Amino acid sequence: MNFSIKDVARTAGVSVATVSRVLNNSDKVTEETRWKVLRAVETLGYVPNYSAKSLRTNFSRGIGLVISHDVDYFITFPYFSEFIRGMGQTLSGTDYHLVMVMSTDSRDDISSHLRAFERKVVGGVVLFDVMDNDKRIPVLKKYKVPFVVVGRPSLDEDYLYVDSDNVKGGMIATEHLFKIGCKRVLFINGPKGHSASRYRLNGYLKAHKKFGVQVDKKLIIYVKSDSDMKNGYEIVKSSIGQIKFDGIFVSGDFMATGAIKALKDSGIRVGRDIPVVGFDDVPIASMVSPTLTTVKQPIKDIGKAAASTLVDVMNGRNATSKVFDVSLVIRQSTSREG
Amino acid sequence: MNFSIKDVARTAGVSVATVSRVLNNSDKVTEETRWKVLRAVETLGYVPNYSAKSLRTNFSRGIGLVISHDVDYFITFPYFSEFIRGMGQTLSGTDYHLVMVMSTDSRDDISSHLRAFERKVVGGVVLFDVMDNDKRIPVLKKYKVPFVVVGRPSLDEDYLYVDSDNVKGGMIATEHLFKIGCKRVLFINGPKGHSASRYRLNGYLKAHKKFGVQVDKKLIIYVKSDSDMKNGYEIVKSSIGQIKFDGIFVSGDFMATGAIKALKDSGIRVGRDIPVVGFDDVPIASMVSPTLTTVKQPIKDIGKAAASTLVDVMNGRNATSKVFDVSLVIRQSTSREG
DNA sequence: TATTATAATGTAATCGATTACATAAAAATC
DNA sequence: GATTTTTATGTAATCGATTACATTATAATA
Repeated sequence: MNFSIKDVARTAGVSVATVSRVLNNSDKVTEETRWKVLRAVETLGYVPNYSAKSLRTNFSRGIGLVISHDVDYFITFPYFSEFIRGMGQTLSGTDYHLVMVMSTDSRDDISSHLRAFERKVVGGVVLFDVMDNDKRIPVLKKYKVPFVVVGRPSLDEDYLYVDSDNVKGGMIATEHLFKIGCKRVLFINGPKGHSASRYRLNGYLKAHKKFGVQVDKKLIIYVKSDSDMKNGYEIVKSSIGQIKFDGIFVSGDFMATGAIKALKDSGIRVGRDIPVVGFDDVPIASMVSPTLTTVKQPIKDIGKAAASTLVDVMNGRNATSKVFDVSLVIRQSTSREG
Repeated sequence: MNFSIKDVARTAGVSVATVSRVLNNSDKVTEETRWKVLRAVETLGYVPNYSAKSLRTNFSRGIGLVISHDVDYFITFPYFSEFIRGMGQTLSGTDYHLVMVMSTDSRDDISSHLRAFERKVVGGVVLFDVMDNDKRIPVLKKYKVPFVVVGRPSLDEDYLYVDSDNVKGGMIATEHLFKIGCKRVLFINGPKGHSASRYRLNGYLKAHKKFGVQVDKKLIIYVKSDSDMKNGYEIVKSSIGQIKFDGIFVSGDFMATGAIKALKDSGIRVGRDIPVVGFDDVPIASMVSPTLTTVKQPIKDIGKAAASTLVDVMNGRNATSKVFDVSLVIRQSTSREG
C-alpha cells in the first residue's frame, strides 16, 4: 500500500501542513506534534512521493550524467565505474539519485541534457568527457542548468570543475623517464582536443624544459578515436623503426598494455630497453607483466567531488572548483633490470 | 523559459485536454487541431514535465539499478560498464531513463529498491549481482515492484531473468582444457552462493562426465570476496606445490590475469606447462601476454534485454526470460607452443 | 427537416506534495 | 485582566500533467 501525506495527517491527527513541516523540519513544531507525526510515518511506513515534491518545488533531485552513444572510451574503462562509485558514495544516504541520461546524439550535442533538465528528470548535470572549448558549456549557462565539469576544457574557466592535476601527471611521468636515462620519450596522448590531453602535454613539455631536453614534435602522437585501446599496440608497432625513441609515456593504462605487447612482440625488453609509463593506475596495472609504472589519479574522489559540488550548486550554496593531486606509482615497466 | 501544457493550449487556441490528447496520441483529434498543437509545441519548445506526468499517472519511467556499497566486483569490472551501455542503447531515444540507486546497506538489503520505487523515482528495478535464493526477490514480488533479474538465483525461476549460458560457459572452458590434454583442471570459481558460480560449476562437472574424468573436489576453489581480483594471483601461488593441477579455469579475466602472473612468477610457462582459460573476454584479454583464451559473454546484449524486458513488464506486456549464448575465444594462454 | 448517433473538444477534478495566508493558542507586556 | 506579540497549527491554492464527464459540432438516419 502506498500512503500519502494525507494518510499521515489523519493518523497523527494533524493537518497535512504540519506533517510537511515536520518532514522538512522547517518552521516551529511542538515536540509533541513532531513525535505524533513521526510515529504515524513510522506506523504507516510512509515514503514521500518525489514526483509530487519535485512538481511543487520545481526542484529535481536527479543528478544527471549524460552518456553519449558514440563514446566508448570512458565508459568501457575502469575510470567510468570508479567515477560512478565515487558519485554513489557521496549520494548514498542522501535524497539525491544518479540519473544516466542516454544521448541519442553525438558527444557535443546538448539536447539530451536540456531535455532531461526540462522534464525535471534531473536538477543538474555532470559534464563528462569534455573537449577543449566544449560547446555545451555556454548552452548550459544560457539555460541556467546547474552543472559541474569533469576536466577543464577552456582557459577562462568560468564554470565549476573537478579535475586531476594532469599537468603534474604528464610532468612526473616524463621526468621519471628522463631520470632513468631516457632522452627521447614517445608520448602517446589521448585524442586531440580532449581536455586532459592538453594538460598532459603541458606537463610533458614542462619536463623537457626542466631537464633541458629538446622537444621533438614527431614524438608526440595523438590517438584518433578514444574508443580503440588497441591503438597503443598499433602506434608503437608502426613507430618502431620509423621514429627513434628510448622511452614511452602512454596516456592510459590499457593503451600502455597494448604498447608493451607491441614492444614484446618486436623482441624489445620493456624496462631495460624501453621503459613505459602509463596513466590511471587501473586495478590490472599491478597484475600484468611487467607490472606497470603509472600515474595514479584519485578517480573516486573526483566522482565524489563532482557529486557534492553539483549538489551545492543546485542548492545555491557556493562551491569551488577542485584539482586533485596525482602521484607516480613505480613498478617494473620502468625498471632497468626488467 | 519553461512552458507548461497551458501555454501550449493558449498558443494553439485549444484546451489543455486536447493538447494532452495530441501529445499522447490518444482519442481522436482532427488533423487540423493536431497540427495547431504540434506547431505550438514546436514554437514554444515545450517539454513535458515528467514529475507532473508521473504524479498524475502514478507511473515512473525510471529504470532502477541498485548498486550496493559493499560490492566492488561488478562495478569495477568492465562487465558493469558494458552492461550499462547495453541498457543505455535500449533506453536511448525512449522516454525512460536509467537511475542508479545507491544503497547504503549491504547487498541483500531490499530497502533501497523499495524506497526508490515508493518515492516514484523508479518504476521498476533491475536486480544485479544476485545470490542463490536471493531474499530480495520475494520482497519485490510482495510489494509488486516490476523487476528483472540478471542471473538465475533460484531453481523455481518464478520471475523474469536474463542470463548468459553459464553452464555452457563452464563446460566449453573445461572441455577445451581436456581436449588439449589436461587431466586435472584447477577451477577458481566466483564466490560461493553467487548465481553464476553454481551454473559454471555445473558446466565444469558436466565436462568431466563427458570426458570421463574423475572430479577432485580439492581442485574447486571459491574466491571468498568478489572484490579482490588479486585472488587469482594468491590462490594460484598458494596452490602450487599443494595441489597437483595441469590446467586452470578462472571465472573472470582479471583474476585470470593474476593467475597467469602467479604461474610466470613461479617459472611455469603458461600454455605449454599450464594452460589457462578465463571468463568474460574483457577488452584487455587480447592485450596481455600471453593473450587470454576466454569465454565470451554478450554482456551488452544482456543489458539491452534487461532494459527492454523491464519496460515490457512495467507496461503490462508479457515478456519472456532470455538466456544468451556464450562462446570460447581461443588465444595464446591455451597454446601448447607458448 | 427533425432526430439520433457519433466524433471532437472543453471543463474541472485529481494526483501528493509545499507554502502563503488565516486563525487559534500561548506568552509577554502593560 | 486586557492588549499585544509570538508561536503553533490549519485552510486552501498551487505546481503540470491526465482523464472522467459534459458539451458542442458534425454526420447519419428517419
